Parts: sequence; C-alpha cells; structure tokens
Amino acid sequence: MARSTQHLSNQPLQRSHILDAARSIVVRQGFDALSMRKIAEVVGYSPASLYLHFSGRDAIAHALCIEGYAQLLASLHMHDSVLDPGERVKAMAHTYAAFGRAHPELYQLIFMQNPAYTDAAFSAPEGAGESALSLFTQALASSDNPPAAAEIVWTALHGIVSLSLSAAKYLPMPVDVRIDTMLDLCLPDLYVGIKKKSARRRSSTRTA
Amino acid sequence: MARSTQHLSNQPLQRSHILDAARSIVVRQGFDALSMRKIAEVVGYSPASLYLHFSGRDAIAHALCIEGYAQLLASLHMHDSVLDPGERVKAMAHTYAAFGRAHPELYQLIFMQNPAYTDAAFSAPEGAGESALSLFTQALASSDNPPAAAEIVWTALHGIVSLSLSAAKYLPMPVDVRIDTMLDLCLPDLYVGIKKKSARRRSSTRTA
DNA sequence: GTCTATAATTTGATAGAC
DNA sequence: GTCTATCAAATTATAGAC
Repeated sequence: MARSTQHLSNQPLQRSHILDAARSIVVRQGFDALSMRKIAEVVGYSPASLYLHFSGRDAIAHALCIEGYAQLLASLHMHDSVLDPGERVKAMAHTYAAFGRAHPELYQLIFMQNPAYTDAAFSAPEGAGESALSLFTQALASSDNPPAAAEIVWTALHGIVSLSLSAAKYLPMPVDVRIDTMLDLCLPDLYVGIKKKSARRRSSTRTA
Repeated sequence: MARSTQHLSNQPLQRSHILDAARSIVVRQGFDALSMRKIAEVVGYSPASLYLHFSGRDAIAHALCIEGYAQLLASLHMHDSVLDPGERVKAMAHTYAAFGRAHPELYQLIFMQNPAYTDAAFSAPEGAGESALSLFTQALASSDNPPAAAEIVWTALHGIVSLSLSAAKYLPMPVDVRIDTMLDLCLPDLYVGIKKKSARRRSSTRTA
C-alpha cells in the first residue's frame, strides 16, 4: 500500500542502485564473490528482478568496469589546467595511482581480471575515444613522440600500481617515490627524443 | 589386473600428474574454470582421490603458482653468463616478458589474480630468498642503487607484460620494442645515479 | 590409494502470478 | 516491475567400501 504513489519508473536510477550494490560487494569481498543473489539481497530486490535491468552477472561486471574507468578518467581531468607539461604528467600519474590504491578491487577488475572487462571499459560509448592512454598522450604532446611516450609512461605506471596491489610487501620503496623516480628517469629523455638516443647512450658513464 | 606390479607409490610423481592436469585446464580455460572435478577427469582420478594429495582447490592453485614462478626464475638464470650488465638486464627482461606471453594464464594467476597467490609464489621454500626482484637486483649490482633500480625495472617490465595481456589491442608498439625503449630510457640513468639527477634534469631540452 | 555415493551448498537463470 | 517458486547445474568436500 505504500508503493502505489510512485509511477515514474526511473530505470537509470534503478540500474545505478543495482550497480551500487554490486560495487559494494566487489569492494568488500572481491569480484569472485559477486553473485546475483548477493546483489539482490543488498539492493533489496529479488534475484529475478535484476534480470529486468541487466542481462546477467557479466553485464553487471561490464557496467561496473565502464563506470569505474569513467571515474578514473574524470579524476585525471582534474589536472587539465596545469600548464607545465612535466608537472601535469606527474600530477596525473599520482592521481592515477591514487585511484588504483583507493579502489584496488575495482582497478583489478578493470585491468587485471579479464581482457574482456578491460575491453568493455575501453570501448564504452561515453568516453568517445578517450582513454588513459590518450590522456597521457595529450599531456605529453610536447614531447618528441607523444604516442610512444604515453605508452611507456602509462605502462610503467600500471606496473607500479598493479604490483603495489599484489606484491606490496616485496617492494620497499613507497609508491609515490617509485612513481617520481620512474618519471624523473623517463620524462627528461622523452623530451630529448625516443629513438634518437644511440649517440647519448654510449657516452653515459657505466662505471660502478 | 594390470595394476598389481606397481608398488612404489611415488607420491611426488602423483602430485605432479595432478598439477599437470590442473595446469592444462588453467592454460586452456582460465583459472576460473579450474575445479576439482575437471582436474580429476583430466588426470583420470575420481574427485575424492585428489584430496589425498592436496587439501583442496586452493592448495593446487598455490602449488601451480610456486611451480610456475620457479620456472620463470629458472628461465631468468639463462643469462647468468652474460657479462655486460646492460646486456644481461636486457636479455633477462626479454626472457621475462617471453615467459609471461607464452603462459598468459599462469602469469596472470601468479601476479594478477590474487595477492595471496603472489605471496605463495614468493614464499616458496625452494627459492631460498630468490625472486624476480632479487635477480634483477643482482644484475643491476653495478648500478648506483641496485635495489631501487631493480624495483623500477621489474615494476615497469611487469606493467608492459601485464598490459600486453589485458589491453594488447590498445598498445600499438610491439612488446619487445616497448621493453627496449623503456630500458634505453632507464638503464643509462640508473648507472648515473638515482636521486642525484636534479642537476641534469633542468639542462635537458624541453622544447617541442 | 582409489573408488562410489552422496551431502550440503551455491550458482545463473526462467516461468508465471500479481 | 516485482515477486514467489523453482529448475538445472555445478561446486567443494566427506564417509565408508574395497
């Protein structure tokens, strides 16, 4: 009797309630523990009702990836106004890592769990071609070879974040220090130019 | 009647048969598809018999990690005889990546699936303190700060391998090129010295 | 050491009433 | 749009015979 007043069946709102419940389970118990029944219990629906809004568990996982990835990209945009290219890349890198460490299960779901999920996140229609890689490419636009530089930076950054989630105890250096060290190592040379370093390389001292 | 001759109940041999079966399932269908029943079917036992040799599915996963990680470390030892430090690190990096790409599901299981599995691989009694990180530390012994250098190199390398497994389509550069580029970027400076680069950095040209 | 049989649970998904 | 009821399948793990 308490339900007869509400008729505007806000489907997107219900979808996001379901996703909220799903996310809370993934965050607390890990992706493997995600099941339709648990989601239904948290969101207060019967398991059957979830199928009115999502085709199944996998669709929910996909949506979770898309949503999380969009949030990650949005957080990277925080630094759009930073003018100095080096500072901007650094700021983005730290924000990227902070996201991964604040939402380890989500980061793992998007990037480490299943290539199909990574794909789902990347091919979301919302983003319109925007990706972590493309944002770093933009930030590195003034470097010698922006696409290559972005690939190196993003890849190395992901390695830092990823291993900080799965092998933290074996990496003595704090994450932020590792990021700074990596960037200090890479950035100057990326502006000197990838591919043209053969002359430089031999002249570097290799003595102990 | 065909079974009465064999009495030497080589337990380790049976264990490795079970692990072979488990590995074949992980490799073909992914870790999520690994179940006691499937293992039993492949190895030709009844499901109940597996519990005579392993305490459960998780113990089998652990053993798979330990075994795979040991194989990875063994392959890195291939280059122990390479004298030039830079060449040795490069050779090790390419071998490391080749392992990951040759055994994607195993690499994922060890490093990307579950921190507990990463832990299991790392704390195997066999290794006696040997790790991917320690091997890179040794190879970088003549650098300015071997532990830090190894952390950077291993971390970046893992990023390259890891993303080449989950996001290959979005990374135009071939893996081996990415590795070489990354190492060409890092190695010279690692020998110049981490932490002492403030003088160098500002002198690098940052023009487009 | 291996088997058969089975308990106990959990899962994704659907049919049909309301 | 949501529910109840249920199917069909898969899973881990154990008890007890041989």
